[in-house]
Amino acid sequence: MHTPHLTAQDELSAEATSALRLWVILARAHAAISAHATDDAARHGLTLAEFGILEALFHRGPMLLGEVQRRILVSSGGITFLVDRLTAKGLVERRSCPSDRRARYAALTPRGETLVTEIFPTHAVALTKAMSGLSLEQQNTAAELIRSLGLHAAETPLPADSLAAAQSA
Amino acid sequence: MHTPHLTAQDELSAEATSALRLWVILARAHAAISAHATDDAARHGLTLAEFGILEALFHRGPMLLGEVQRRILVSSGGITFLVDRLTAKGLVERRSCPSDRRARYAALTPRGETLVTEIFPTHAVALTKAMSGLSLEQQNTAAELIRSLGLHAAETPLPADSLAAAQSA
DNA sequence: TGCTTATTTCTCACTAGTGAGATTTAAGCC
DNA sequence: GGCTTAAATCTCACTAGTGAGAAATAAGCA
Repeated sequence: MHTPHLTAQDELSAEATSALRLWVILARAHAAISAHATDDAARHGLTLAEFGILEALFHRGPMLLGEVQRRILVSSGGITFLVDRLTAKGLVERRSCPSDRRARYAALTPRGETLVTEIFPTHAVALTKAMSGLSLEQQNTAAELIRSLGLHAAETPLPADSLAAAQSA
Repeated sequence: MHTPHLTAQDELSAEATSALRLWVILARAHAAISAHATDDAARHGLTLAEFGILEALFHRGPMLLGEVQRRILVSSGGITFLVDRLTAKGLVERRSCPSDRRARYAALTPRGETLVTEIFPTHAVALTKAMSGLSLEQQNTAAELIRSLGLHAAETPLPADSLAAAQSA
């Protein structure tokens, strides 16, 4: 009553098989590493997104909201919301931009700066442990490959977008 | 009034620098690839999680909810919710397990099976394109490295958990 | 048998965001 | 100057989940 399922992979090209396999592996690895980073951020009452903002502001100084948004990969509504929340926590403040009155900077408050200096080393250790499945050399090889992969995917337009673009042309 | 920010990386070990760098690259690549997969699933009215369930059931046949949960990496509440939603869409059904009355199977309905056969090839193409920044050989190297990375991270206990475990001991 | 602990799913209150569109300002062009 | 288009942020209704704990069953053991 139940025919054995074709794996469907049987009929796929080698390219597709490899791509699907890599996608699963990438997603799992990301989830596993992300769990470590999330866990470490949570112990200081922060989301990963919040932590990313603090870290970015710490390393680069005040940034426009849009810059932060692109850097930590959230939506436009998301960055407003997150900066609001960090402001409520007293870690970040908004500053107006003299040369463009639409734009606003996000900047660490002294308290925010103190917090980052306190928790950043721990965070680095947590990630170092999480990544220690690979040697430094392997990490370097992996980083280069994954970077190429990501850059290409980021540059490749999404089908839905190119569809919309084609219709508006 | 504004001292140049130490990058803080300056004071970190080579291991930490490498780990942080790899984390950023991994997160970005995952986001970029994920956008392609999400976009493709969305064109059929499905979330990535829903798509993952359908795909798993298609390739492996009926599975216990818990198995599916571990496979697509959602919470226990999440799998119940997702299977509910797929059931409401008429794509999946629950079946009771004769040998364990707590457990339930999720299984594709005929309509679900039809849908997967229709959309799976497109999905494979979308991912193949998204991954085409690397040659097949590079994909293979990357897959092995990322798999080691992920397995190690998944096996390494989260500090919060090991803290809890130490307290209960 | 009765007790204890594990496992499996489900419930439900909650949260971290998303995304479409509104608002304000900027910039280029006639 | 006035017009059009684009960029930067914000608003708000909404969604896809999470996670702690409940309920039901299973499994091992004294």
